[in-house]
Amino acid sequence: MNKEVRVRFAPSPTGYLHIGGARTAIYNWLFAQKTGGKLILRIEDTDLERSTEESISGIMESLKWLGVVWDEGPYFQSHFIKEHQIAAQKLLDSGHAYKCFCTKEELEHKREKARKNKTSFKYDGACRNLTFEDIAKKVKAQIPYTIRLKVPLKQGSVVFKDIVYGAIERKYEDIEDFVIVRSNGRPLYILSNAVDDTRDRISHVIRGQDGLINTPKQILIYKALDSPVPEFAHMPLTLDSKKAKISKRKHGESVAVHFYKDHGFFPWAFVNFMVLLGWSTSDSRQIFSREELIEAFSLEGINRSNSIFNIRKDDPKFFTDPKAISINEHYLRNLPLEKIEPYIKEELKKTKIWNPAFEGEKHNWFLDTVDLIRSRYHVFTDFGTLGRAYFSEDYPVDPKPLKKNILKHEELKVWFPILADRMEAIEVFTIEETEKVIRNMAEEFGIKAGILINGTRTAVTGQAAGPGIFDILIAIGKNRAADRLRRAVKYFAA
RNA sequence: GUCCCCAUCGUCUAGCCUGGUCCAGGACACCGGCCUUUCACGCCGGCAGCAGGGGUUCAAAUCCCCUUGGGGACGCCA
Repeated sequence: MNKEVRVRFAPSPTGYLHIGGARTAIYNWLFAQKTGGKLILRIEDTDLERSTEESISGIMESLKWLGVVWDEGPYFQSHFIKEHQIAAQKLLDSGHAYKCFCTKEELEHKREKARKNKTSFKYDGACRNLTFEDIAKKVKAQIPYTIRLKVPLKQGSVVFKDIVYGAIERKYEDIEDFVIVRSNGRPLYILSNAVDDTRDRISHVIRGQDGLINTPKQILIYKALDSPVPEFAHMPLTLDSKKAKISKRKHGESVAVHFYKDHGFFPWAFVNFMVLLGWSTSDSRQIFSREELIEAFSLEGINRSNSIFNIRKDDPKFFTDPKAISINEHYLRNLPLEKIEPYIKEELKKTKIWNPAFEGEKHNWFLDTVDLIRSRYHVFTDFGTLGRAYFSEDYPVDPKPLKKNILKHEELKVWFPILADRMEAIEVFTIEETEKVIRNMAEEFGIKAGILINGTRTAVTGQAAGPGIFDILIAIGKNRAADRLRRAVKYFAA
């Protein structure tokens, strides 16, 4: 029982990696990490019409971004079709399978009839008992045939113990003789998958709950092939806020892993969020480091009910599940600066306001500034938008605070240049000194300091809110701040 | 229609296996307060849930049954 743990993630490359697939990959990876086992990446590309090269590289890129590293592969299922066919032949030879000459049309007709009568359709086994002569005759006549597995006719059931769902039982009589090889000779997923898992010596199959219903069929294949049956762990599905299965077609980009990369998520924060969708520890811990998560993870902690991924659209702050955002915020605020620095750098490069000096002579300033503003941001992209004024001279001014904090007070037209002069006159530009200047000026002119403070904030950062004004002034610097104050006068002209 | 699975705050969940410590705990979101001449962080507080009905039991969120609701699967897709 203490055999080597080998798990696999086996996506079909028909699009980008979406959160359902990502979660499956993460659980497999965690289990491998936890047990010292191996994770195998297998691309199930037997559906040649829908599989694309682009999708394969996209999936691998997303996995890498998440930090899900695999130990073997990628293997390609399409390379092993011969092997699957040999397995089918073996099943035929051993009497576990038979050739079925029923045509698609015949079957569709029977299915249609069943639908009309509101009864369930199950293949009736028409070809199961053909005589040798019949079969030989039909084969000779080149009538195409599929290969079906013989499901035991006797009373009884397939029973297995799912690590998550417990004992699962399915009666033989509820399982039809299912097709394992198409009439064009191409094996079906249900066969290929079992054969591949055997070859890859997979010890645990960890997959979505939608695979649960197939499991009894696959166990029948394993047994007929005399192969060891792996352990199974099915995990609940992730549904959308309308409780529908998440799909690329319906939800588009917002369920794609790369969407979160593009929207400024810290990859580990996203992993942390996703792992909590259907799994938890008994102390309901929320935040895990990589090491803590691997230590805490267990398949038994996976729960059995589906969870909802709360996608919100058209909400500027919560453009996705609020919990995902909040976990990202947590990391954004609490991680050591050098951990998040590369992500911010990438973001500033993307928005074309990156300056190599930020990691050179201005490095300390850069880190201090990031530290100053990060507590009010949600994702890395905010540094290139909301934080633009700190890193670039070219920044937008929000019209609302412009009106409220600047234009409303006509006298600022006069006061800004005076304040600019006084700022420049400060020898040692510190929080204490800037504060002194602003407060003294307010007193001298008989105005509320708030007017000067809020006006200055908007003039210097373009925004209504932000850090304390004196912190801002230090971060922006004496000359830049003075320049911006003088330039702000032009808002009154328009 | 048939089969399989599931059911605790709006959402993610703890508790359920091994009934009593649960007038149900945490997190997110939301609301209020403190801090702050802005906003956020932080801190403090609040709102909100055992789907319904039967049973078993001295005692049920926990065990059993039914109903309802939800999901999945019923392909020569993966």
